[in-house]
Amino acid sequence: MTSLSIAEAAERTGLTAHTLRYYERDGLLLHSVDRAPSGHRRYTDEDLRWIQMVTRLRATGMPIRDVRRYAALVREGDGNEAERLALLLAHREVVERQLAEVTGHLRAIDHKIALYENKVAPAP
Amino acid sequence: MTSLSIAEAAERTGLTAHTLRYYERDGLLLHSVDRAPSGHRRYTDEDLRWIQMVTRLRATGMPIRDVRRYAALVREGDGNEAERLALLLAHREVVERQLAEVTGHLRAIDHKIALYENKVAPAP
DNA sequence: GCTTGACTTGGAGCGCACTCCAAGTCGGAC
DNA sequence: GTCCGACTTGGAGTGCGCTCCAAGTCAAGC
Repeated sequence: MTSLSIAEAAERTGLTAHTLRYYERDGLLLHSVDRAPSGHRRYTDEDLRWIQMVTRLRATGMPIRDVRRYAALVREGDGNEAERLALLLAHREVVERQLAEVTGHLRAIDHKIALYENKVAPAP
Repeated sequence: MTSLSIAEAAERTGLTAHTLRYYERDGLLLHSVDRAPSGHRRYTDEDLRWIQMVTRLRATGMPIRDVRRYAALVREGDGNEAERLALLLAHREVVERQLAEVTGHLRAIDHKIALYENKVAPAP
C-alpha cells in the first residue's frame, strides 16, 4: 500500500494541495486523511480512488454540497444504496440535459463559423 | 418591427431583467439599447438575435470577457472577420474538449450507477 | 392629484469554489 | 545547531457572474 504526501496526491489527482485540504475540511472525503508522525497527510490508494470519484462528480458539474451529501451517504455504510443511486441518477439526468443543450448551442455556433469561413476564404 | 420592454425581453431570452442590464453595462451588447421617451429600454428583434448569440456563447461556457471581445469585434464592423473566426474556432475547440471530458466522466459514473442498480434491485 | 406598477440608476452584496497568507512545525542535510 | 523545504493551521482574499437594493421617475387609471 503506497502512501503519498499531499504534493504527490495533488500531482496524481490533478488537484492542488490547497484543494485537497479544502475538500477534506469541507467533508467531501470519507474520513480524515491519515497522518505521518510529523503531522503531514498521507494519502492511500483508497483515498485517491475516492478523490477520483469526487473529481468526476465535480467535473460533471455537481455542486460541492451534493458531493458532500453523497460522501455522507457512503460514510454511513451499507443500507442507503437506494439513496445514493437516486442521487447519482438525478445528477446523470442533469448532466445529460446539459450535454444536449451545449451540443445544440455548439451546432448553432458552427453555423456562424461556417459563415465566417466563407467570408474569410470563400469556397471556390 | 416589434420592440419590447425589458421584462418582455427577459421572458423572450430566458435571462432576467437584471442580467440584461448587466450585459449592456458590461459591453456585451453591440450598442446601448434604444429608449422610449420615458427612458425605458426598448429591445428590437435585432437586439434579441444578438442576445441569443451571447446566450449561446455563455451557455457553452465562454467567459464574459471573451464575449465582450467578440462583441467589440462585431461592433467595429467589416474587416476583422478573420479575428472573429479565430475567436469562435478557439472557443469551439474548448467546448469540444469539455464535452469529451464530461462524456468520459459520465460513462464512469454510469458504471457506478450500474453497480448500485444491481445492489438495489439485482438482475434476475 | 394620487396611487400603482413598471421601469431607471449607481453601487453594494452574494454564492460558489477555490486560492492564498502568515505564522508555525518537523525531519533531514550539512 | 542551523538551514531548508515541505508541510501544518485558521482565516482572509479572490474572481466570476450575477443579483439585489434604495431612491427616484414616468405614464396610465381612477
